[in-house]
Formats: sequence, structure tokens, C-alpha cells
Amino acid sequence: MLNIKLPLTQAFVVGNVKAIQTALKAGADAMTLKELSGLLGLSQTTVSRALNGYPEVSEATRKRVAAAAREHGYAPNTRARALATGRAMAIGHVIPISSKHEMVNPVFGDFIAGAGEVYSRNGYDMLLSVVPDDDEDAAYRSFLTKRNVDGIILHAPTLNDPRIPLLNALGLPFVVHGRSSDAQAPYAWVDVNNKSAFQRATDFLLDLGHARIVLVNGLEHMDFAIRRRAGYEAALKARAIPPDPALMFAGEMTEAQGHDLTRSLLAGPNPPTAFLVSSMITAMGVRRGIEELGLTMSRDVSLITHDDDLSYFRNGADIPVYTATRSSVRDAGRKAAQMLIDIMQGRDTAHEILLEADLTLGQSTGPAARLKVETG
Amino acid sequence: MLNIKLPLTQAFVVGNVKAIQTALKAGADAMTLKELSGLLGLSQTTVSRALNGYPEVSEATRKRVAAAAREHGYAPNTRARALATGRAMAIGHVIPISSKHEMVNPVFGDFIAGAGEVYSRNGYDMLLSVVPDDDEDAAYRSFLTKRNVDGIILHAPTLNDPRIPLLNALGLPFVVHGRSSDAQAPYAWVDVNNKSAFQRATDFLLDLGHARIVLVNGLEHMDFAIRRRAGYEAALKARAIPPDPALMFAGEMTEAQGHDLTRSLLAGPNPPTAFLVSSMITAMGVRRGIEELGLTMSRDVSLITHDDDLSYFRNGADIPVYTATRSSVRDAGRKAAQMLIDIMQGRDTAHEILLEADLTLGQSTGPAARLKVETG
DNA sequence: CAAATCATCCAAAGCGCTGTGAATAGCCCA
DNA sequence: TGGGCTATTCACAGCGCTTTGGATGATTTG
Repeated sequence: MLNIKLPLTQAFVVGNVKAIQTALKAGADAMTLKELSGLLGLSQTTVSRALNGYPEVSEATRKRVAAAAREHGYAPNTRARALATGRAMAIGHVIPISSKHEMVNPVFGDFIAGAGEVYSRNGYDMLLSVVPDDDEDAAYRSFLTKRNVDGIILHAPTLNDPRIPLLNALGLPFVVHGRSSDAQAPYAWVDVNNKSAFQRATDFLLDLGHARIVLVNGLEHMDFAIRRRAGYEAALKARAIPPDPALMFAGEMTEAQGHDLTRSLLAGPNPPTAFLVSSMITAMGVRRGIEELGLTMSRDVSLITHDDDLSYFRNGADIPVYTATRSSVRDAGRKAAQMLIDIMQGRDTAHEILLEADLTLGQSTGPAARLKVETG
Repeated sequence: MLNIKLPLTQAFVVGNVKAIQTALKAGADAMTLKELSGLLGLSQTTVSRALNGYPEVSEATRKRVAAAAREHGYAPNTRARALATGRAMAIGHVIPISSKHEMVNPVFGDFIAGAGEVYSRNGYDMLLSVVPDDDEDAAYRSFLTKRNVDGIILHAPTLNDPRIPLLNALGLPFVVHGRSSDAQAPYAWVDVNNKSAFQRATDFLLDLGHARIVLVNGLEHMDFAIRRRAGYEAALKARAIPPDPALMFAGEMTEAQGHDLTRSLLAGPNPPTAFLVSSMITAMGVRRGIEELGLTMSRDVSLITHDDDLSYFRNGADIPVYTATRSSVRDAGRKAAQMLIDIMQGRDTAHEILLEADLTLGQSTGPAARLKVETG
């Protein structure tokens, strides 16, 4: 395997177009094993074994084969190899799109980046299936009966997600990004400790003297949202504060949602003094709402958000803008991919990874207004 | 083909786990054509032709075959089919990641969503290869010599992008999302008219009396950034205003970048009165900078941004927050995918699609402060 | 020096599907 | 009644690779 990779890497340095054209000669028709072995005067068996690092090939012929492969730009046909070995060397991702709002999860790009990194290091391809979240049947039919992947990553699990028993029944290895509360059977997963993160965040706001804390959550059938809410409620309960339904919201995590909600709450009677928000994007909307009303974040209203540490949306370089519960979704992608590969290859490995989120202090939190009056 | 799809769709209704378990019996080992034909007492040929809609099969047997396929949850093995037909029924995307900043293009998720929609409608899979943008050789080796895709979508083209002659030389059908200025050979592409969009936007700001307009652009080796800058400069030139290098910036399009740049410019001598920004995310940073200085967007400083109409980042539901040059990247994804499929299937089709961006009026633009003094 | 061992290499049988080139059977017409 | 059709169906040869189960000499061993 390695024997093939190294030489070609040289040939494909971007910009070095001439070398590539030479290497691959007449365009579209790549060389086959048969042709290569014919050229070398060896059997297909020997050439195949030489390239795949089997021991029963002399070092001399192995070198000769490797050189020829490089020279002629030979690489095994994936389809043929997959058919022969029974392994597709590909991993499938089902990307659900909110059918109501046609929304793509913004977290997805970074997760993919992390996972893709691990895949390519291990010789796996990534197969994507983008489907409306109320019509995932097509995607599963494709992956499962067409057998074009060896494993699956499941995104955005819901409460007691029916896809989990389904995949379990089918025997295809899979790893869930997130968890599914109330799931009957065991399954492998990588998740952030959403409950503990939001409990700590709520605690922190309570410590600052905030009593009316708004929870701006994701859609309530999503598992992560359920856990975040549980964390929020646990923190309140610990101080004997009954959760107020008027302060708890669930919905798509858009900027506009955050903005509209904030405006109406702050303009209403008995306004809240703090917001706990499920995504950076929504948090930006909340801040816009705060500032449009002439209020100042941190001084008048506090704000904590969850931060997936998205590459294109960093929470400030030096001092974070927002106080946040932070956990890199890209890292989660890496970990989930590695776990899946380990499982597929029969390695003994942890099937459950719970990542703790950092609580990073930013410029969006401060003591509740009430306290300020006392001290100032 | 259709014959297979319909029945399975029923079996796979999410939640109907029992039906699935029944349909696929003993888990992982799917049925083969050989088994199915044996069961039916027919030859593999006949079964295959029946399922693939060939005319030389009697309607009676076709029905019988379809029913059996449904009952046993049969679907052809993709790998075997690909090997036999020579078509992989998959399309590859090479997703470059900025190697300097490890940044994933936020536009990518929505583009994929649009393209994926078209792919699944046409029976194609989507293969993703995530690679650092200075090391794309591995991705191309994989796609081209391993032959696991029938076509490629190229993202984020640069000035005279070397990947274009490369793919042309290799004879693999491909479509570029964007264009590559100075490219020698022809190629198929779907692009937004970046130049005209930014020219119109600049014109609009000039009409409002703004003279010092900052251009906050993407990385300058990216083709779209070059064209946007050209539009900006053309508008200035039309009014005999020499472009001021001190007002033109290029960089990664992050929120922090926009913020920092805005603060330093507005705090400096001879501050600008308007910003023309290449992405919503950066625009949010610009606005944060404006507001932190106690200024008001639109009244004190105007702002126009490009808006890719990302699903998770809509520019306000009713009245847009930002005045923007808007073009849906998701729609571009659909169009690029369709074009590629048309090309691969030898259909006669347009190889160049230039999408015009809307200039939508929002709440971020207003007359330059100078004019306000005159009128107020 | 014959027998056993080793190091190399190879022919051939699949993997599960498609597609070509018949074969078979039923039917029509002269 | 026999030749010519049409409508169905089938056997078989690949697609390009891996892998099993030998071959073939060369080398070692008792």
C-alpha cells in the first residue's frame, strides 16, 4: 500500500502539471494490474502481493514492481479491489437537513473536516448522503443494501432515535455523534457533556446574582437540547429555583431567532438579566437584540453561549467575546472517525467518549444589575 | 431501477424497525443476484434485466421479480455493478482547508446540500476528500487513479488554478464552483457574477455620497476575491476616484478580522464612512466594531456585505439586517451538480452558468454623514 | 545423495454484477 | 407442414482485483 502512495505523491505536486501528464499518459484510461504485470513479465499475483507488502516476494522484485508502478502511475481500481476484498474502504455520513426550515447544521463542516483528516490517513473514503430529516429511508437503503460503505457516522441523534436500533439490527458498524437518551440497546458514541456544561454555565450565572436566566435552546427533540436543558434545570433546582417555562425556548438556532426572542423578552415586563444560548450564531442575534435596545452586554445583560469552536467562527482570538462552554466539534469528528475505524478493524477500543466542555470566561458576563446597584 | 426503489422505501420508514428486521433477516449479509435468481428459478441475466427495466422481459416475470426483490430486500451491490459497468456512480468533491488557518469554508455545507439533493435524485453518491489546500495531491491521486468517481466538483479556484489543466489533461469530467481568471483551457463552471455584484454595491454606496469605502475582501489569491476587487475598482474608476490601497484589505473571512479591522480604521485618522464586505460573518464583526465605538450602522457608517444565503445564517426574515449582494450558494450547488451529471451523461448542456447576485436593500446603509449635515 | 525445507512465483477461481450472443418456444403465413 | 418471425429466456465471458493452493527451483539436511 505504502509503496504505491509514496511515488505518486511526488508526481502530483500541485502545479507540476507536466509531470502528471507524463505519468498518466493518454488521459482517462488508467493502467490495470494485468497490463502492469505483463510489462514486468510477472504474474498478477506477484505484482499485487509486491504492492500490498506481502512477505513472499523478494526484495528485488518488490523494488522493481514499485518502480514500475510509480513510473506508469498505477494504482489499483477501488471498485475491483472492493469487490474482491469485500471491503468498500469507505465510511458513510447521513447528513439530515431540517425539513421544516431547510437548514443545514453549521457544525457539520468542521466535523467533516476532523473526520476526513482521520479517514484519509487510514485510506478510507467519505461518502455523504444529504437527506431531509423526515425522509432518511433513502439514505439508509443506499448505504445498507447497496453495500458501498463499511461503516456509518450518525449525526444529530434525537430522543430515542429509531435509527440506532435500525443500524444495530443491520450489523453495520456505526458511531453516533451525540447520544440518544432512552435508547434501549448499546451503541458507540462520541459526545460532549452537554448537561454538565450547561449546569456549570447556569451555576456561574447564578453566582453572579442572576435569577431570571433565559434558556435559548435547540430544537427540543434533539438529544443535545434535552441534555442542555437538564443541566440548566439541575442548576436551578440545586438552589431551589423553580424553572420558569416563560424563560425556556427551543427552536432552530439562527441569528434571527436569537434577536427576535431577545427583543421581545427585554421589552416585556419583568425582563431577564441573563441568557444561556445553544450556539454562537444565535448568541450573535441575542447580542444584536441587546444592543439595539441601547443596553450593554455584560453590564446590563449577561450572555453565555455554547461554542463549537468552529474554524470560521472563532470566539475572539485573544480574549473571547463571549463567555462560553467550549468544545471543538472538529476534534469530536476526529475522535468519532478513529473510533469507527477501530471498531471496523476489530480493535479493542472505547465505545463511549464523553468530552467535557471548557467554561471559558469572555466579555459577555457580569454581575446581575441588582448587585451593581448595591455596589455602585 | 425504479422497481427496486419503491418497495424498499416502504420497508424503511423510519421507526418501523420491525419491518426492516424482517426484510433484511439475518443482519449484515445482503442477498445477491445469484441467490435471488436461484430462488425465482430464473437466470441472473433475466433478473438483472427485469430490475433494470430492459424491454425484453415479459411483464409477468418483471412483476414477479420485483416482488421477490422487495420481499427479500435485494438491491444490487454497488461495487460489483460499478466494476461491471465501468461507472462508479459517484461524484467527488475536493474540499480544501486553508492550511494556514485550518479554516473550513463555511459556504461548503450549503453547497453540498444543494448538490447532494441533485445527486440522490439521479442515483449518484457523493465522495468527499478533505485536504489541506497546499497538499491536494493525495486527493487527486485518490480520485483519478483509483477511479472511484465519475466526475469531480472543484471548489475554491484560485487565479490560474493549476488543478484545472490537470483535470482537463486527465479527461475526468469536472465542474468548477467559481472560475479561474487567466486559465488557458476551457472548463465548465458555475459562478456568481462577483464583479458586477461588487461594482453595483460600490456604485450604490457612491450614490449615497460615500467617498471613503473600505473593501474587506477574501484571500487575494482566490478568484472570487480578485473579481470582487475588480468590481469595486471599476465603480471607483467610473467616477474618477483612485482606489486607495489603505482602504483595501484581503484575508480570511472571520468575524474577528472584520472587527479588528473596523476598530483600527474607525479610530484612525480620516476614517471611512462605508464598508463593503465579502461575507456575512465578517460583516457581523464589522458591525460589532462599529457599535463598540458608539457609532450606529447606517447612520454613521454604512455596510454592504455579500450574502451567500446560508441556511443557518439568513440575513433577517422580513427586512434584511444588511444591505447585501445576495446569491444562494445552495442553488449554485444544485446547478453545478446538474451540469456535471449532464456532462457525464453526454447531454448537450451549457458549460458556463453565471448567476447574477441580487442587491437587496437592508438596514445597514444610509447617506454618508456629510450629506446628512447638509440636509439635517 | 535423496529427502525435506524454503524462498519465490504463478494459474486459476472467485467477488457480484452487466451485456453479448445464442437458444428456445410460440406464432404466423404461404 | 415447414420456414420465418417475434417474444423470452439463458449461458457465459468479462470488469480488475485478491487469494487459495499449488508449482518450481534452490538450498539445506540427515
